[in-house]
Amino acid sequence: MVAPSLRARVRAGMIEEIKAVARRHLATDGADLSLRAVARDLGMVSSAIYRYFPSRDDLLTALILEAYDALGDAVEAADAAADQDDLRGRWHAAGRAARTWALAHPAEYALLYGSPVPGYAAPDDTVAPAQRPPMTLLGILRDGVATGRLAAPGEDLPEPLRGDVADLVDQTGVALPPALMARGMAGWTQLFGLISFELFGRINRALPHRDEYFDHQIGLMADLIGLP
Amino acid sequence: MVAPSLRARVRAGMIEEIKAVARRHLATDGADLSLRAVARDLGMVSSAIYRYFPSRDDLLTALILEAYDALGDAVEAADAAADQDDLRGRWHAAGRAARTWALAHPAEYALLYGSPVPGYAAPDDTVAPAQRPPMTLLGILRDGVATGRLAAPGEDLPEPLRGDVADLVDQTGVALPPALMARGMAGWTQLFGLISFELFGRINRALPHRDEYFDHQIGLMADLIGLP
DNA sequence: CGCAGTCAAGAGCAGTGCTCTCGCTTTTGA
DNA sequence: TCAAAAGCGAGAGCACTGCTCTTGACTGCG
Repeated sequence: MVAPSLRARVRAGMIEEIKAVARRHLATDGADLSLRAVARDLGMVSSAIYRYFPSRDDLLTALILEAYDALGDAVEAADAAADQDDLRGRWHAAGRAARTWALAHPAEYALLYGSPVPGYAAPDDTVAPAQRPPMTLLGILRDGVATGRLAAPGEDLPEPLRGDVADLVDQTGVALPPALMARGMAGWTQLFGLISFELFGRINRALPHRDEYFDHQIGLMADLIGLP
Repeated sequence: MVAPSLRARVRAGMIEEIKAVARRHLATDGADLSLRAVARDLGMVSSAIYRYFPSRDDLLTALILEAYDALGDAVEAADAAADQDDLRGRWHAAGRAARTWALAHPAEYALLYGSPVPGYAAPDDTVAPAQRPPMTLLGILRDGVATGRLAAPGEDLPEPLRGDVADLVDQTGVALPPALMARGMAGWTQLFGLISFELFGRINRALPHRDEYFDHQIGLMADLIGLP
């Protein structure tokens, strides 16, 4: 491992600086990131940015990757910090962490989970980080099944759905009965919906106690899953 | 009632034509609607559009209103066409109708439920049409309670959430026990989340039988609500 | 030391939303 | 009936965008 050259180091620093300014612009001005504005903030001319990012989409992709990782870190850390035997506590902790992160970084959340930008297609690097939050939730269920605290739902899934979900179980590597996997996915879907509704301002005008509402709705899904 | 003048009629027709072309552009090119491109398609110059819509946002608002109404029509019609005593059938019919409409009009769905455009704030005219789909779902629950087919959940909501949801019940006019109201909202949240995940291409790469998956997940929420 | 690679700057292209002015046509009201 | 008013489309222009290409300066390696 050779030490990186000076030039490589200042280049890496420059990339970080561009991303930092871009993230700041994202937070203040919203999702329509202007490359020229970022360049202006850095005292550069817009074409200089292209030395570091081949296009605006590549800058966005870098920001998306970092955002996925930040969200994944938050959710995993919250889950890990909870009492590992308290499945319901872990479920709530993970959900709350996701919501807290989203409320603190609304523009980045919108970048991750909002409507896809027309011309933009997320590269494959993003799928693994994107799966960290749902995988964390499914991990709670996995632990529950493994320790006997969580039982599979009474009925199994009907075909052909059972086969699909069984394949999904194989791909994700989280050993779960298909019917339970489906309920876990419903929980993840609910979490996403709750956060999106709150962030995009749909119903919560009339709900002053948003924390309590969120906790209760997440708790409903814990009931559906059967978390003790 | 006087007959509208010729000029007023061609003006109304022009407005409709602009909206139609804009809707077509939305469907093909995605959410970043270009006023100039719409004008080009109409053989006009871009400034002429401003005779009919004061700004691009106003055009978008008009499209949003129509989209909300189209979705509301679809959901309400599906609910009305079902056997009114079959609560579960109505639930599934309404959910399927929303999904079918969304899959047929992805760009318009993204306009309604995607990330909000930074500078854009939805005017008040949009809130009533926007509430039609969730109100339809809640109406199914209301009918269930009214006819004794649907019972309230065992426990009530804890304060202060109970008061919030009770206020929401009052505002919407759908007489429901707060705890049941919360579950109905969870169902609506799940429906939105399911459609968004499928449309924005998150998990369903691995689920070939999407219809069956959707039906099952919607059915899970019917279970949670307690629909017979 | 010299040269290849890296860098920022500037000009420029095609596109955007939007404003304003200029003629032309239709509608309106005395 | 006829002039004033209002509506309309075209065009020019402004400030902005992402992006490309060229130019000249600088740096660090062989």
